[in-house]
Amino acid sequence: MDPLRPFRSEVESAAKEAFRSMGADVPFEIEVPSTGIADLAVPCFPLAKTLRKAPAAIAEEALSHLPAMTLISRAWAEKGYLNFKVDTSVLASSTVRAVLEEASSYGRGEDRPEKVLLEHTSVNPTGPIHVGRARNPIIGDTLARCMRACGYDVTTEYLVNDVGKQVVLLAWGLENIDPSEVDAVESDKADHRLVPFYRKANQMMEADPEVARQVADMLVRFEAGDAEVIDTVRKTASLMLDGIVQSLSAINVHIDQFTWESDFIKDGSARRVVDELTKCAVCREDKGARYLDLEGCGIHGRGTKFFFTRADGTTLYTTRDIAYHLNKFCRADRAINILGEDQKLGQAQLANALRFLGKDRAPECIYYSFVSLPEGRMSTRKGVVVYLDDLIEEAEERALEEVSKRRTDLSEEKMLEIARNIGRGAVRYNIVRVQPEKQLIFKWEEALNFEGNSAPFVQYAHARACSILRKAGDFDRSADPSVLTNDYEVRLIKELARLPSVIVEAGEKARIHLLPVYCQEVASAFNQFYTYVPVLKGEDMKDARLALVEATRIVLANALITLGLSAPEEM
RNA sequence: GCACACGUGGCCUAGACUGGAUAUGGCAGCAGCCUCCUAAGCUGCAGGUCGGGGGUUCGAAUCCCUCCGUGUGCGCCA
Repeated sequence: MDPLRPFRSEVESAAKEAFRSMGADVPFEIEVPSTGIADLAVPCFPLAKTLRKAPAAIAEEALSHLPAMTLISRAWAEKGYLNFKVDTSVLASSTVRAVLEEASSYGRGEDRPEKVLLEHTSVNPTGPIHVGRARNPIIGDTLARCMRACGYDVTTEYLVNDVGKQVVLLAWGLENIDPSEVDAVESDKADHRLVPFYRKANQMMEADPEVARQVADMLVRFEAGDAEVIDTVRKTASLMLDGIVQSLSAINVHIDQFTWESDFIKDGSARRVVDELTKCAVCREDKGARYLDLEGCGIHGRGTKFFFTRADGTTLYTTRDIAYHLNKFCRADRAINILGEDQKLGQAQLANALRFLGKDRAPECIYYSFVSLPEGRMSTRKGVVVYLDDLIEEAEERALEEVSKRRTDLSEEKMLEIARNIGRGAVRYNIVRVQPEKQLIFKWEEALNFEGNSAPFVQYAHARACSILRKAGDFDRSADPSVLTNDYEVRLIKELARLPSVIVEAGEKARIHLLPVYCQEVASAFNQFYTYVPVLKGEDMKDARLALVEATRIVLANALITLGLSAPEEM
């Protein structure tokens, strides 16, 4: 349940009654003032026109018409606002009790019937995943977690691109390049070991027309359905994919299902898309290649010619993506895609094509801007790149340094475990804390920030709460929380009460960056409480404060888990 | 060139969808706080033309127009 809801409802009905008795039965807003001056406020400015009075006068008059309220301790008029303070004792009781009672499900919404298919990551299996692309799985996995917390039935899916020139080229390289011709890589992960082959193959293709011819030949055989070639390419993609999946699992990203792009060629569904699109009134042909004329469909430039076949009749990526989406629509009520901003045109073409195919559905897309390095855009081929694996490794090392600096009492194994949780969490947190559409320049010192607005800051607050609870042992959980009325306690309780509404906002509106912001605020409120309010030496307040610490621990743990981070008991 | 997105103290960022009170935090800087529940913490100081200009409005970081900057796209690539 949402502990804030009853307060909001009471303000709503009271204000409604007051305005009605003044002759203004109109809708109004209830806001949470950013200044912190009140807990809830109703701006009276919009009513000025209807009532033909100054907002300040309306607020004053409404105040005198307000009915008696039970959950609000104070109401007053100020600068055109009708302000309300919640009864902190009531809030303390209802919030702490709700959190303790609901425990790990506090913040979760009711189950919803909609089935959601969330496609994310889907990076080409031609190299290890780098931090530029890492935004995708982190956003996708976090959104999946937020939506599940909202009660949706979410399945995550990765479309494996095992069709096309790049993978074919890689497969060619593995077959034709002798390992002694490329630089050795010390990594034991397949995706890293294949990089030199990919780079070399690219160079060879550019330099030698014979190589280019061989690759082109392989591609033709692939598209003609040559089982041997398809098998070779798919095995290569699979090898890369294993490495990518390993990297993802290191940052706690799990993919429920994998779909192979070549399947849409094999099962004929891509061909059916071509046949259907060919029947469209806007279908045109240019030297044998077919396209949809999307003039006037909100697309500009050459993109208005949406080619869906080559001159030789073979399909293109977006054509297969249409087949994939038709398939998705059969399996889920909502299809959500996490995509790089470079996909916008393709998705606009896809949405239009789906419309011409008579579908009134389109995927909901979330676009993220690329992460670049201070020296420019990342490129595996050019070697201007920071791999996710390197970032994870660096973050873990840095975390281990920090742990061993402050803990001498732990076993090596325990320290490594803590360092893993901290380092990996920091990587995820630093990416989700920024809105997807903002451009991001990767800087080591920011990615490895372990204080302030970071995962370790939040995890540390959780560990501190655990530490108090560990030392306290058993306590009376039925202690009356309404005695928690000092500023630090109240501020903390107000934060705890917000979790359900933050989860709804994050999951429902895909605004996942609000969750790290919230975590930071809870942790910050708890750290202040921790500094100034004694718990174990809290005398007759001890049990009530322990209940508050327990409630904080639960809220932090639930929020951390929803972010895909661990909630360490010590660090 | 055309289209889409983004621009908030030295750096990163919230607030923008749904206009409303004193613009949120963090990093870096400076000054403090460990006989007391883990100092990955806490407190204070300093730092702002919300990219520029115009408009709408009682009121604009928020909406509209325009210009500038950055990113992305404009392949019979994926």
